[in-house]
Amino acid sequence: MQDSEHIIICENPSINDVIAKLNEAFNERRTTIIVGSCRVDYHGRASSKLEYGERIVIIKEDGSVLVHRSKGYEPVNWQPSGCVLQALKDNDELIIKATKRNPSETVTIFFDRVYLLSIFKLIDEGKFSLYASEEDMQRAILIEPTLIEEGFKPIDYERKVEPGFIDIYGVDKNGRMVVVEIKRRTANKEAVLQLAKYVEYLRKDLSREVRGILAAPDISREANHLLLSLKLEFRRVDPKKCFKILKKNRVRKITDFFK
Amino acid sequence: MQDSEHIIICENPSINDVIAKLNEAFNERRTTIIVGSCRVDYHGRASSKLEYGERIVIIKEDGSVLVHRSKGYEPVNWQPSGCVLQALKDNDELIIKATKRNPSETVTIFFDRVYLLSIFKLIDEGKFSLYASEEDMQRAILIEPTLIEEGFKPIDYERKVEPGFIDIYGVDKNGRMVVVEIKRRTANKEAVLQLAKYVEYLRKDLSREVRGILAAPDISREANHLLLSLKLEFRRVDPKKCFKILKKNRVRKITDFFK
DNA sequence: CGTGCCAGGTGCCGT
DNA sequence: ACGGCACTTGGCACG
Repeated sequence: MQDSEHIIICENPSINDVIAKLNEAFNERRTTIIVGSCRVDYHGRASSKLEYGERIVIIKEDGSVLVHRSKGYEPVNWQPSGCVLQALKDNDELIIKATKRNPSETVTIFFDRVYLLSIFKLIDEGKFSLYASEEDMQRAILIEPTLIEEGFKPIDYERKVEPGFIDIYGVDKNGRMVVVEIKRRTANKEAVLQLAKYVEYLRKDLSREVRGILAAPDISREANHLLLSLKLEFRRVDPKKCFKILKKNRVRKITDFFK
Repeated sequence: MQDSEHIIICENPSINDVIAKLNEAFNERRTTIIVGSCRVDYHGRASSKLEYGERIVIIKEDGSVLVHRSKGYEPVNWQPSGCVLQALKDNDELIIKATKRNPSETVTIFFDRVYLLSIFKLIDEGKFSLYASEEDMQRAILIEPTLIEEGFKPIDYERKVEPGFIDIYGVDKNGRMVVVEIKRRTANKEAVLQLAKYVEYLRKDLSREVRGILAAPDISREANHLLLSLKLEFRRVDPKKCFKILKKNRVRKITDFFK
């Protein structure tokens, strides 16, 4: 949206003007915001009727439609992505029809007044990540050690050794020592080196084979290269899954309490 | 919003300008739309991070906050109604903090660029009515019990028993107890188990035979299998048909009035 | 595709 | 506050 030509902002536009601009926006898959007085009909899985009032309507570039009132998290009416959009005029009203198949559903918005029309080409490549805290991930792995691998048995966590604290250590199904380093976000080289430090120390200290496993939602290319060269291992651990395990565990405890 | 003084629309406003106007809007409980480039942090039940990108932020008069990307029905980040809002400046960025207690949650939005700021006093008294909901189906069955079967006589609805609320219960033409569980869409296993729970409880409690009928537009194969094995019954009931019955009933009442 | 299951679910209504 | 439950639930993973 660097170019200002990609922004259209009209205060109190005429209905005809809105219709022309909307149809162009639908064609070019722009994101549109309309603020004005409208009523809304919905027919599909259910039916609904919303009387006139001042609302915010958002039409996104994937064809999703949201009608928001002045309160609350949820839209009062909506249409999921992938619907067919149409703007037309009838009785001096602006009518926006959003139609979808399977299930067949229609949302029709009747504007008798538009205060603001704005159309954008939103550029948004930003990555969204949902994660648990490192402690959450650690607890989840202790509850559900198969998150690391089949047969992994944790022995202790936050164990102090000379170079620092080991997140989790235990043994694998073959009785080999395993050190686990947890990162809640994409692991970088620093994380690999941290793991390497512990593994190195334990190998020397115990004079036995020690496996090092980096547990994180992802690992950077460079870090992975380093990891492989150091003969360490990576295990993808999904933070969302960790959440679920913790949550389930909480529930289980509560139900246990009521038994 | 008749008075145009209730509308503020600023294109490419300065950060200072936005902060001043936002804090006033928060005070006066206005509805605000901000379009610009931002990143978002969330901490609470989970945690999330959203990198920079162009988005639409809506802050409603009840304190709910929505961050919408250019695609999809759902906001990428949000805060439910009743949170504390704060707008401040840091490192030439606009920071909006939305904080809530119980559960303690924070959404922080960092804008490095604002394309549009608009503030409204939305007046919206319009009534919203939804038809063909589960409640409509329930009312329709109470008016027209043959929707379940010939000779069915409802006794009570939304009856609280130990495991929860029974949608409708009554007796069949042979005087046997009947429990009805209503679903407005294809019934799944959960619905069957819900019904089973009530039937089980009543059988024990009353020490008499109890029939369980699942009333829904459809039932999944697996759910049907479970239903049969539990010796429960399914009755196809169309939500739309229920709505028509209600409508007819309203009409009948009106015509009765004119007799 | 359907079907099941989860969600930072949300919202509503009850004790 | 907590519980039970519907929702145009939406979304995703999986058979």
